[in-house]
Amino acid sequence: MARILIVEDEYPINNLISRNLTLTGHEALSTYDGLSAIEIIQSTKPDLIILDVMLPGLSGFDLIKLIGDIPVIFLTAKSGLEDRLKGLSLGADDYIVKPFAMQELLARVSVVLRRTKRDDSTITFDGLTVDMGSRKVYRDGEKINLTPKEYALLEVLITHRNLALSREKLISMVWTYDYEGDTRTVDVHIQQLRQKLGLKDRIKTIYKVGYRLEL
Amino acid sequence: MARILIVEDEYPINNLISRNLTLTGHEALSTYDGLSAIEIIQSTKPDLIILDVMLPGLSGFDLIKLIGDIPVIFLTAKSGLEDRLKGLSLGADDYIVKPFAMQELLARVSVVLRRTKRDDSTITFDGLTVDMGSRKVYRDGEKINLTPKEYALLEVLITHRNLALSREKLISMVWTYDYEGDTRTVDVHIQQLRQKLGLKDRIKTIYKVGYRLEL
DNA sequence: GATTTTCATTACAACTCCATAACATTTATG
DNA sequence: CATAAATGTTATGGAGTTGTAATGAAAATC
Repeated sequence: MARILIVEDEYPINNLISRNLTLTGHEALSTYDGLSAIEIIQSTKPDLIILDVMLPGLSGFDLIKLIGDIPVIFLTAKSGLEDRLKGLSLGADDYIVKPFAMQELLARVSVVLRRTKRDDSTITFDGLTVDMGSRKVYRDGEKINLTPKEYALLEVLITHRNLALSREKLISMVWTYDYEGDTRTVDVHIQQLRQKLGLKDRIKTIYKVGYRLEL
Repeated sequence: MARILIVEDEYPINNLISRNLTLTGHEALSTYDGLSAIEIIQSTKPDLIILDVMLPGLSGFDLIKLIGDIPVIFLTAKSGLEDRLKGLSLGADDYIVKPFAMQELLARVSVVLRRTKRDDSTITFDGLTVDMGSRKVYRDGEKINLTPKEYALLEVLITHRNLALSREKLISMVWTYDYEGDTRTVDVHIQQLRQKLGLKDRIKTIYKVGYRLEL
């Protein structure tokens, strides 16, 4: 779908992002410092760059000045207004503060990419309609109220339909990446979705692994 | 709806305007200096040009003399009366001083476009009438006074009805682009609208996200 | 420059959510 | 078939989010 470069020196975060971008159909490239990023950008011409501000060697703020008109999403622990404004004034298309939910990052990636292509949608199956724009879910025309976690989980399941998703993977996509709770929490939310949406049969349990939405 | 060219050398502002014009259904073209603007104008014949005065190379004041009868909205940090008069005497249709609220720009764009086409509208629901042209709101024929922020927020909600809008998105569309305050401020204005307009049920709260006007 | 209006912020009340616990049921495997 | 492990299901208290009214500062208007 799109070639996306991740410039982030924390390996686990970089890998997590990479894996999720790949899962959503993108081509993910990873690098861990500013200098090597320049080479990769020139040789691969990515469609989008996800850029950490605090980097060894060359900072994200320095790096963005050297980039042409490739869209940039900043990623940083700095939530201060000055940094935010600086990032945006340097031409960033978006600015995400850590810790973030993977789902949010994916959504913002879609938003930025949609400026070039189109992406977003409404999906219907079994008389169930999920409208990603309004964040509304209907069953036979009747609105179903979902909590934020339930909705986010549903969106992930739909995006990765027919794929077996481990509890760990689901947590990494729906929860904030520093979530440290029990994986059993996923189970409870899955039950909630099955019950509220009547998806008892569509959401399969994969014993000792996780869940899969079958469409 | 209309093809609009933005000539503004500050990338974030250019992008912000472009994004908002696109969101309101227009086709936005961007360029960042006066010389390339000439080429684009000749090849694409835009319906409207949003033109920064302070540009590298060729100033906005110079550029407008070379444009045929395409409407122009000047955009500038110069708030002095002389500049204002100069811009308008050169044939500009409007003149906006930075920093401006995106909503104001969008409204002025609509006004200018209406001189050529018929564009924006009056909307009625629940006995409530919102006239985007005169920026007035009536309930059963009786005028309701809204403050500028309240009206701007209402217009954004109406323009993006049935869409989930995060507090951040609402701020970027209603407030001046350098707004630094709390997102909770949005909440207070939403309450104001719900109360003044009797929209308690129509403006839904989306927990942990923002609001949505349902029509 | 005085008065009115607007609006961001604060403080607290009301409400929502959800992680966890506890117990029930199902599944895998010897 | 017995047992242990995994998953289903329901209930709950506290953390976090939103509703609301009041306040004072800034801006607009006269």
